[in-house]
This record gives sequence, C-alpha cells and structure tokens, in this order.
Amino acid sequence: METNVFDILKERGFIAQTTHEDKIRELLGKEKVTFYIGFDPTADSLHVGHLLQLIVMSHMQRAGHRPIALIGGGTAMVGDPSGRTDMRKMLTQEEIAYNGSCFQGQMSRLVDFGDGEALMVNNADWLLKLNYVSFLRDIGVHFSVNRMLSAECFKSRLERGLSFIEFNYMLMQSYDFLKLYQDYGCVLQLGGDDQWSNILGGIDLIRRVEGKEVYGMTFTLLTTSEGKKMGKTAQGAVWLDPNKTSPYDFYQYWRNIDDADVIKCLKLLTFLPMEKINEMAEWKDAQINEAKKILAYEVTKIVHGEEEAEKAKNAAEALFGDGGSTENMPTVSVSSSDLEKGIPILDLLNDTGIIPSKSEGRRLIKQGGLTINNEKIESIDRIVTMDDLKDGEIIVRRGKKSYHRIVTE
RNA sequence: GGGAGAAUACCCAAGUGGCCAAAGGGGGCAGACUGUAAAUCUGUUGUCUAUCGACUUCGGUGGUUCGAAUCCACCUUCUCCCA
Repeated sequence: METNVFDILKERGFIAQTTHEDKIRELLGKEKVTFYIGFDPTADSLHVGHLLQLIVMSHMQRAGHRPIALIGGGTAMVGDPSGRTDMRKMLTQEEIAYNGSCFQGQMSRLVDFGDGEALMVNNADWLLKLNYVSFLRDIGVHFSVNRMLSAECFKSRLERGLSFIEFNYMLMQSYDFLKLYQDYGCVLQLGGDDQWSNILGGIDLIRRVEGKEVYGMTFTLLTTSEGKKMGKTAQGAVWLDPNKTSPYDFYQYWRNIDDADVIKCLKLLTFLPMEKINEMAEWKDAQINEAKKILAYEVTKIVHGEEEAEKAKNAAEALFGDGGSTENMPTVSVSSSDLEKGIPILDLLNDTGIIPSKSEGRRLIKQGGLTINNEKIESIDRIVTMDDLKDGEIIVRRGKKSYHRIVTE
C-alpha cells in the first residue's frame, strides 16, 4: 500500500479528534478497513458540510478501504441535538424517505458503490422496528445518564431545554455502530467534530456488548477564519443539488471566499496534490484570486462534473473578465409581444423574479445598483423595450456581482 | 399535578393603551475604496402607490376601547420552580 491515508488526511488538515491516533494509523496502513459515516436526511439535498465527509470517504476509498454510507432514515425521525441551540423541526416519515433518496444520487458522484467497494445502508431498516423495552434492556442499560449529561454536545441544550426524544439520539447512533460492527465488521466511525460524543457512545457500547475495541475519528468542521459555519449564505445553505444552488452560484460561492480560507478549502475540498497547494499558499494579494478560481473550478467539478464547471467558469469570466459567453448565466424569458409594447423596468424585474419585490427594486435603482446592458438605470420609470435587446438578450446586473440574462420567447 | 414567566420583523432584543411599520445590535442589500477578497466609511432594510397616503404585521382565536404589540378571556408552544 502506498502512502498511509491517515497521513494524507492529517496533512490536509481534516483530523480534529481521534480515539487512538497511533492504532488508527497502524490499522489503516496494514489492512482493508470498513468504516462508516452517517448522514441524516433532514433536507432534500446534501450541502457543503456533507461534502467534506464525502471527500473523506473518497480519500479512504482510494486508499483501499471500504466505506459504508449510512443514511439516517431512522435517526432523522428523532433529530440530533448535538451542538444545536434549538430542536429540529419534526419531519414526517415520507419526507425523510424522500430526502434519503435524494442523498443517494449525490453520494454516488464521490464514492463508488459498485461491486461492494462501498455500501449504502439505511438505519431506518433496523431502528424503526425496535421494541422499546427490549432496546432499553439491551442497549439502554449500558448508558450512564450522569455521563451523558456531562457530554459537550448537550451543553447548550441543558441551558435552553432538551426533550427526551433528542436525548435518545446518542443511543440510536451508538446502536448503529454496534449493528454495523456486527453485520459488516465496521470498526471505525468517522464524522464531523460535532459527532464526537455520539461516536464515543458507540465505541463504548461495542466494548461493553462485544468486548471489542473499535475506533473513532472526527474531522474539522468547515468554518471560516472567523469561526462561522461555512456554506451558509443569506439565502440559506449552499446545496449540492443543482436545482437548489445552481452550478454558477456554487462556483461563485467558492470564487468569493475569504482570502484567509482559500488554502484550507483547497486542502479539504479538492484532490489537488499538496505540493501544488503549498505553492499556492505562497501567493499574495491579487494573485490569491487565481487560487480562488482554481478552488471554485475544482470543487464545482467534483460536485457537478467537468462540463458544468466549465460552464460556470465561462459564465463568470464573461461577466467579470472578458471573453467567454453569456449563455450560461441565469436566464429568464419574457414574451416578445410584451416587450414590443414596453415593460416598466420594475415590473419586468419583479415578474422575472430578479428582484423579490418592487420596493426592493426601487431601492436598488435609487442607490444606483442596477444596470441593463452595462448602462446604469437612473429612473424608476424606465421602460424596457425591444430597443434594449442586444444580440437578442438583455443583461441585467444587480449590484456588482449578480447577473441575469433576459431573452424573449 | 401545582405555581411563575415567556412568545415582537431574517436573528437577538427594546417597547407595556394613541407620538409604533415598531428603538438598538447582528445579518442582508446598495454605494465609495478594492483584487469578484477582507477591513473601513455612507446609505438602506414590511408591502403597494411613491407625493401626501393606503394596506398587512408583534404566537393563535375572540373580546374591551374612539383607538391595542400593549388591557381581558380562551387556546397553542416553550422555559423555570415545586411534586
């Protein structure tokens, strides 16, 4: 076996905590290890936080290990309170099942599930049919409430309130690990650093039930240099689903990342060799933009494929640089007969969804933040007509970075 | 089961009968400066008409009042104390 994957993960800055650093490294270096990462289907798409976990899976798989992607169809029924200040919204079983099916396709992009090289399982298969009393007797008996209460993951919730349902989450996840150990010989659980307590719970349970030592390792959470969660915008999360976050917006998210976070993201979210990344780390000032372009392109390629990455890159270059075409920018259409009559600018933008309300549009124009075809709009009463069509399209720019293309139909 | 309190706009949080579309902060948006960065400064931040103005909003439903985010009743959810 080539380089130990543990060293790769460490060098790239993934590892946050490990239960037994030396043993895990040794294990990963000498045999094919079955490991698992859980994903609770609480939304109908994965987001960039999950992406990091998938990248880890991919690194591990490339090194010859066997990943189990666990869809938390059962645990999502309860909701993980770890590190949260409020309770999750309860989801129906149908929603969860639907969300889980959305996850599957997205995961296959990064992890090869063919030929038993990786497994995908759903804990709904065993958790939902559990009998309450037997579960308490078999599993619950091994957990100390005193210890659980002192766990870091409940800390904020003990101040604000924690319901019993959520308190049970740790037991369910621990049981998952036990089950995967028994059924698939899974000896290693990975996850985000917020999962540390839950992972320890499982390791503990396996030791008590099976008398076997298994391992856990957590990865750094994707946060900005200011400690805020990365992947959040005002519109919500940055999703991997192209219908929820377009490849162009996805690309732009990374393109606009803080200088301070570029190198970290290159290490965590791309497969570029470290030598190259270390080189980029030396880049200064405006040159950092080049690193951002590489980051944006690479991450978009991983998630949406090369073709979409090219399109997003071209669209961005067309807008911010020169060259490239406009055809990949977000496009809306209006009827040509309406345009012949002339459409007041506010109506046009409002109807096409470019602005959320006319008030917002007025503000925008008043503050000089709107251009069409690169010409600043000074008047709220501006009428848009056929004359504004340039090469069959109208390019609307909101602020500095938000572009839309209007075509006729 | 008993008692006390809370619910305000994207988030936190003031307001406790008219001067409240509702202070302040954060966030967002826009402008200046820049490198499609950060920091900083300025403006802005319910909707519609934009001029006065109109309408919807302060957990829900009713009520009191000329007038309610503010008072009353009931309901819902949450927190705390006692059991």
